[in-house]
Amino acid sequence: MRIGELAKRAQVPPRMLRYYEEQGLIAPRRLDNGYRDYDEYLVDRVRQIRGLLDAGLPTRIIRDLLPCIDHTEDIVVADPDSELRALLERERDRMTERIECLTRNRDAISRYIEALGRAEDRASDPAPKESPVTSH
DNA sequence: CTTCTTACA
DNA sequence: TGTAAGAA
Repeated sequence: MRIGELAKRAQVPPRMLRYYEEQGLIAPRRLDNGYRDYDEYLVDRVRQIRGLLDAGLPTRIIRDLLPCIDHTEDIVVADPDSELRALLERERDRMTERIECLTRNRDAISRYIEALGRAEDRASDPAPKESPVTSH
């Protein structure tokens, strides 16, 4: 797909997709006309990159993190940085908190939707004071 | 009309 | 990151 479609699907401006490429976060192929050609799986990858960026992580760290996104278990770390480790641990914990919050909110919404459903059922059928077949 | 590159705020 | 200009 071309940049426009990916931008719409991944909720990221084309400008940023080109930037990610410049930062070595994604490597789209080129069409004959020079247009960037993105693979389907990049839709999710871009969303994840966005999430990492929104979390405040710099592109260079994200670049090192990408292999983990693809579940590559054997990652080679050049320079074990304890500061980086602390940063990532804090980030991970913040994410966990947000996920828990989102989970609670989602469940609350689910319960409300169910309540809406019941209210709708009650309103749709014309208040059966006494159902014809049941009365005797 | 869509995308590309380059440049600037 | 957003926007602009000129080319394809």
